[in-house]
Order: sequence, then C-alpha cells, then structure tokens
Amino acid sequence: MQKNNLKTLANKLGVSVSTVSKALRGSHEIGCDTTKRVLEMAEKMGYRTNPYAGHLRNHISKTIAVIIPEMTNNFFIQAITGAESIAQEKNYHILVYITHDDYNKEVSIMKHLQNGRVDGVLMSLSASTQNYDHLNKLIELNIPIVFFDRIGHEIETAKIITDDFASGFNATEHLIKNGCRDIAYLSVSENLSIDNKRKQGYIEALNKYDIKINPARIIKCGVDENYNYKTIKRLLNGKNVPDGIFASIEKLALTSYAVCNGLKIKIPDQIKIICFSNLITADLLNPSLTTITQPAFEMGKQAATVLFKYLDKKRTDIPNQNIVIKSELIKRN
Amino acid sequence: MQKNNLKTLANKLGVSVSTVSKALRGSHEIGCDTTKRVLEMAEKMGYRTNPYAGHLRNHISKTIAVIIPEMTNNFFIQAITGAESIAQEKNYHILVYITHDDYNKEVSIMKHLQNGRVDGVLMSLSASTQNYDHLNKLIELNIPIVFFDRIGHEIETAKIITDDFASGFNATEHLIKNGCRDIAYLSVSENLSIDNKRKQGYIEALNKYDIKINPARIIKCGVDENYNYKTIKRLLNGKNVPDGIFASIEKLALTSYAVCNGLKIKIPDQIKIICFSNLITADLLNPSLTTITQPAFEMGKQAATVLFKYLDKKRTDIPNQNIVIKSELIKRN
DNA sequence: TTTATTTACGAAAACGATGTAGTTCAATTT
DNA sequence: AAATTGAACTACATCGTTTTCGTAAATAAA
Repeated sequence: MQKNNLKTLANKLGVSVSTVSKALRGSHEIGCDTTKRVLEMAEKMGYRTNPYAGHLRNHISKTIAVIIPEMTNNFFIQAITGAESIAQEKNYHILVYITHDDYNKEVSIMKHLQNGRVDGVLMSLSASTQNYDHLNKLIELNIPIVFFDRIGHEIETAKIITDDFASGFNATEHLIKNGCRDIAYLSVSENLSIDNKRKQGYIEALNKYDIKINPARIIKCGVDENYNYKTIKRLLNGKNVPDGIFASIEKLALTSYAVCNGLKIKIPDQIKIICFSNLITADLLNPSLTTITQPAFEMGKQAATVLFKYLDKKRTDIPNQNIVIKSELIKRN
Repeated sequence: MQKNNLKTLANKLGVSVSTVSKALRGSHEIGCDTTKRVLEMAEKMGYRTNPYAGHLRNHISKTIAVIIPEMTNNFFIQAITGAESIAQEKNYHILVYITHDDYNKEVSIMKHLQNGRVDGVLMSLSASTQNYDHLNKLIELNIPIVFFDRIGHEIETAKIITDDFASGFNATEHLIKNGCRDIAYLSVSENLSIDNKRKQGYIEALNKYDIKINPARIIKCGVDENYNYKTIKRLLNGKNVPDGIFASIEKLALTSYAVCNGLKIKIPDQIKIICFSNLITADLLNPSLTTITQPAFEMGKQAATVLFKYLDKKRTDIPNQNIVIKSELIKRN
C-alpha cells in the first residue's frame, strides 16, 4: 500500500520533501500557489503528519501526563476534566496514569516518563509516597511537574491547592456550632500535606472553642476499604461514641455512612458528619451530606494553565509557588 | 549537557551503538560480559530508551486511546479503570479523550489519531454521532477500534455490551411488580443503540403485562442538563403524573431525584425510580436507588483484553463479534 | 550593464533506536 | 595447511519530519 507521508506527497506534486513540509506549516519561504497545491493534495490524500517523527526531531511531544492516585474519587475526575478542557484547547494530548496510592507504582510510572514521552506532568501524590527522589529526578531531566491537591512541599515547582487549613477549621467549627463536642477526625495518610493541614484546622477549631483534643479521636484510616470499614465500625460501636465526624476525604465519609446504616445510627441526630468531597449526589444522600467542596475542575484547569504557560515559554524550571483556590462549605443536613 | 542516549552509552563503553542496543534487549548476539557491562552502565546513567525513536522505526506506539463521551458518569470511569488495569499489565500507555457527546469533537479526535499515534482505540460513541465515516476511516488505516457500551452496530469489529434489552425488560417488570402502571421512560438519545434496546425492553415488559404503551411517556432528554431538568419537571408537575420512572442513564435518574426533591414528591411513595447506573452512593441516596448496575469495570477490562489480543497477534482486522456481559438488578428502595 | 538583494525552492543532515548485512578473529573441521 | 564455521561485534540504512544551508533565478539598486 502507498504510504501516506511527505515523500509520497512530494512525488505526486513534483516538488521536494522540504517544500511540502514547509508549505504545510505555512512557511513564507514557499510561494502562494505552491502552498495551495500542497494543501489541496494533502487534504485529498488525507495526509496526517506522523507525530513521532516530529517529536524525535524537536523533542516536543505535545503530550502531558496526568497522574492521580485513584479514579473512584470525584475530585480527581473533575480535576482531570478541568485539565482536559485546557489541553484540548492547546491541542495537547493527555496520558492518564493511576498510582492506586502505591508508591512503587508511582516510581515505576515516573521511570516510564524519564525519556521525553511527555512534555510535562500534572500530578497528585500517592498516599504512600514519602520519598521524592523519583519526582526530583524528572524535574532534573527538564520535565516539569505541577502538583494539584496532594502536593510535595519539598519539591520546588508550582502547586495548586485549596485552603485546607481554613476549610478544616471551618468544617470543624460548623460541627461545633451545631452542637458537637466530641468530634472524630478521620485521617487518610500522614504523608499527605492536605491531611495534615486539615487536621491542623480541626485542632485549631477545637482549641478556639476550648474543647480538649483527644488523640484517640484522630483515627488513622488508609487505602484499604475493608480496614477503614472495620476501624470506623470500632469507633462507632462502643459506648463512648463521638457526636461528630470530620472525614478528610470523601471515601471515608461514605464508609461512615455505610457503617451508620449498618449500626442503625441516625444521622444527623446521633452523629453529624462533614467531609471534603465533590460528590454530585451529596445533596441526595440520606440525609444530605454537608461538604467542603473543593474547586476540583478549577484546580485541574489552573494546574494545566500554569504548566502550559511554562511549556509555551519553553521554560521547564517552574519557580516555587502556591496557588490557592478556596473551597466552599456547602451546608446540608 | 551530556545526552543520555545509546550513542553516549556506546562511547563510554567503547563499543558500537548497535552493540548497546542489542545488549539492552538481551540479544544472544552479544557476549555475556559485554551485556553485563552495558546493563550496568545503562543503570548507572539512568538510561531510558526514547519511545519516539522506536515508534518511528517500528510503527508501534505501545499506546492506546480511550475515547468516552463524558467523565461525570461512573460507568465510564469504572470502564477506564478496567481498561487501565489491563494496559498497565501489558505496559501500554493510555491516552484519554473526551467527546463531551459532541459529534464534531469526536471527528476531530479521530483525525488526530489517523497517524499512528496509537495502536488501537477503545471507545464509547458520542450521543450525537449518526455518521460512522470517521470511525471506518480509522479501521481502514489499520487502527482497530473496540467498542464498549455505546457501540456502532454498523461497524465491523468487536463490541462489548451488556444485556440492555433484557435489563430494560427486568427493570420495567420490577417497577410493574411493585405496583407501577404508568411508567415513563427517560431516553437520552435515539442515536444510541443502548438507549433503543433499553426502550425495547421497556416496551416489551409493558406488553407482557398488557399495559398500553403511551408514546407521551417516552421522554426525549438529551445532553443539556438544564433542558433535562425542565423536561422532567414538566413531566412531574402536571396533574397527570406517572407513578414510575425508568431512566436510561444515571444522570437522568439524579435529575429526577432533584426534581422530586424540588416538587416535594415522595420517592418511592408517590413515584418509583429505577435506572442504569454505577453510582457507588446509590445505596446511600434518599431513598436508596434501585439500579441496573452494569459490569463497567469488567466491560472495560474485556474491551482492552480483546484489543490487546489482536494487537499482540499484529492483526488489526478484528472480526465482528458481540461480547455480552450481564448487568445486575440491585433492588433497593 | 554590473552588482546586490530577494524569492522560492532543494539537498542533506539531524533526531535516536533498530535490524540487516557485513567483518574480524578464533576455533574447528577437512 | 586450507577451508569452514561460528561467536561477537560494527557499519549503515532506515523510519518521517524538520531545519539549516545553499543556490538558481528573478528583481532591484548602483
């Protein structure tokens, strides 16, 4: 079969490969009528430039990677959607990788990217990541990373975050104002700055209202769904049950709901729950869930925007900066 | 800066580029100790093979595209996750594209893929797609497509579907058995085979129970959220209100819930709702939602498996076949 | 008319890895 | 001793573009 490349086009038109290449990219070096002839022929033959050849030549892949811990979390989905909206505008392609909150997988993915496959990376750290060498290595290789939400503080680059501390504070205060005095905080991972900041906000709010911090109320949950279920069940099953739960992430709130359903604990009468979440169904839950809703779509969009800003400039050394987009406390039942 | 490529490695080791290349891929042409030296040096220098060079040479990108209509639908998310699990196993990369249910965007994306950027495509059609030329063109260019869920019947390839007709029938029968006599069907698009089949199942069930089909109860909804809200509100606001709703897709059920909340219509007392959905929160909704749950993860996995089966064989002409994975009716309130 | 400049194009060298077709040298066979 | 074999390695063309440099012809300036 006839190959559909520049050479074939050039032969058909009786001009050189360079002429065709230049004409296609609208170089002024080529005359108007020649350009027109080339364009017409390319259209007629359905010519599409081979991306890999160009990438090889120019070291520009027009591709970015988006790396997230999991897909079953609306925050990340919305963030990707935001990033995608910008990428589509800029004619960039998006490679999606999921770490499943596994540090080793994260490292392995990073290794796959150490070769120019992508021009840049948008990412949210895995919950089990404590060492940042694999990330710094990538930056060293001139592949910039922009973090969103689950950021690596120690890495010098742009980070798109929400006001976790303030939101954690507000969430806790909301519970307190609604009568809670014994609030449990469900933590997902001590490695994550978002978790720590939210926890700090929680502690600060308790302090403000002179409620004693009870370390036993700071519950370490994790990635494993079964473990979380058991842990939360243990929390809610004794006689000494808290009257409020602040879940650091959506999943933990849903698990709490499920546990309450199982134990026939009435929400919000016996216990009140609040969490960080981007559930579209939060309003329709039984009862509706009060959430700190992160501007996920905006954060994804912003992250992509920042990344592209530097890629356009052909700069890969993104200066350290924190971009904060505020979350919103949506009061429900 | 020193480039990190085969040439550099070869120079450092005092051997030829070919030797390094062959050693790295474990060719028996190269002696044991040389191979070892090469491997050690590659490790030491953190050498990663440049994917684009290889792709250019071999026309194999080790990349597939996953094309979906939207992200805010758990079915697609789970399907991608399924596909990703297989791709990661096979060391393939995944490019994600979203059509936003827009035919033109779908065509534009297909054009971007007509050049070997990907080895194959997994896709679910946009709701507005009626013409399949852009898809057949891709297959013609030896880039195979495997469809899942929203398939193109007229295209000869593998299609992963669920038992839409039977499930539509069962869903409707479930409503009838629970006392509904006037059931509305919320359709998303007449272009989609899933919609038509579900509708056929709905009609068949009504027939079985000698319930007259009322064309006014087949409600055409669409992609636009506001339009859907208004349409469903009009349906539920009059005096002649149905006692059951069968939503063809998740989004329409959620909108129905929202409308009922607004109009203070009690579910399931005044109206019963059932839908195709993969909501994790279905159980926690107020009241919990009875769903036809599609095996989304399995479907994504299966689609990827079929695609890779042919890619491994270096065959791009995937014979026509329908693979049906059954959905499950999960009864709730 | 001669010289300088511009216009429009072509030749060829990259980009990095791969694989074919040698080449060398030593070991083995005749 | 000559011929054959084989192991271990190298040179080089190739994939499809892009881009730099060159050059011929046409035009403008001297």
